[in-house]
Amino acid sequence: MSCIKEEMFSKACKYAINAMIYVATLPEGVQRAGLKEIAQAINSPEAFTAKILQQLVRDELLNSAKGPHGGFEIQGDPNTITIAQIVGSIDGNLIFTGCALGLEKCSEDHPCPVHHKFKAVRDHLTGMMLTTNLKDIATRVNDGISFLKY
Amino acid sequence: MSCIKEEMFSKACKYAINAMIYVATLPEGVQRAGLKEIAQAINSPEAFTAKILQQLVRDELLNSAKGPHGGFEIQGDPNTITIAQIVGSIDGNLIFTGCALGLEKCSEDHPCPVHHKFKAVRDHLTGMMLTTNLKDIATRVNDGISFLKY
DNA sequence: TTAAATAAAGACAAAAATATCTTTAAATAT
DNA sequence: ATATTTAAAGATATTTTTGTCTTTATTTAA
Ligand code: FES
Ligand code: FES
Repeated sequence: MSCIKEEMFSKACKYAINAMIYVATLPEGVQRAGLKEIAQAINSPEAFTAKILQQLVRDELLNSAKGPHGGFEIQGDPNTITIAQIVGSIDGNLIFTGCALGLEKCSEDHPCPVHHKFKAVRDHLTGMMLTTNLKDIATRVNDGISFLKY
Repeated sequence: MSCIKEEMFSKACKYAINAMIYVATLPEGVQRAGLKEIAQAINSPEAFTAKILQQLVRDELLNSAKGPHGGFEIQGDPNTITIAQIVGSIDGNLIFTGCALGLEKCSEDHPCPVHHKFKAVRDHLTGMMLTTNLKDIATRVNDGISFLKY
């Protein structure tokens, strides 16, 4: 094929996760992060990132404020926000529930040929996303043991 | 967003896996499966499926023959062909090695914020694909315990 | 040797994802 | 009040993926 792709998550979703992490790394309550600052920090296209942030605001994962000193901040407790919520907001929930081979519905009753093998992997992924909270990974970034770009 | 997607594999890849499985379900040596027959069996668009089959032929996972009674057959031993090979042929190997959050390179030295959690899942997926062979899953279809469509 | 059947190849089209640009609305500070 | 700063919204553009159509090449069979 012409394609050299397939990367588990969409770009939009990756930008969303990275953006959320970046905002979560900022000291709480101090000030908001602006679009420009966020896009810079995660190395993403600014205007596209704006669309993604809007979606995260709509889904109440972020708060936003306009005007001088406006920008974005995490809505709620970073300890209780999971990667799963962010992925769900941007890419939807098919990755958690969809059939690997494209059957209309993944089920035990009418399983696709790889269902019995795939389900465990998908559940592993889902579990990982549900149990990974924003606070923990932001801390890792702040501690310099993981990185948002390059 | 406008998108309701994200499904682990591309459509092309799903068609490829399903097509390979279907061809593998046919009694060996008897006769080849034609494009029409394959697309019918896996419920995929014919012309697009043709492109995908061509790629699988190029990558020596299938043999093809033109003319009357032509068509496609598995090249080599279905016991030794893995899902990983099929996915690699169509979607490339980024799903096995790429960074979840889009860093240029996944590495322990410069890990992204979810590397430590994601790597295990990715390795689980990779291991599953490497150890799942075509023969086994085709047998399940032949035994009526799994399904190629709907 | 011709006709029919089939895949291969290439051009084209449509849809979706990604990305940008422009205008509008809201908040702040002067 | 006005100007400035910022996000929101909407229009548009580009790229990639998915899908189709037409032509060509090859094989078989009559
Ligand atoms: S039916 Fe395909 S993964 Fe469950
Ligand atoms: S660096 Fe991101 S998954 Fe390894």
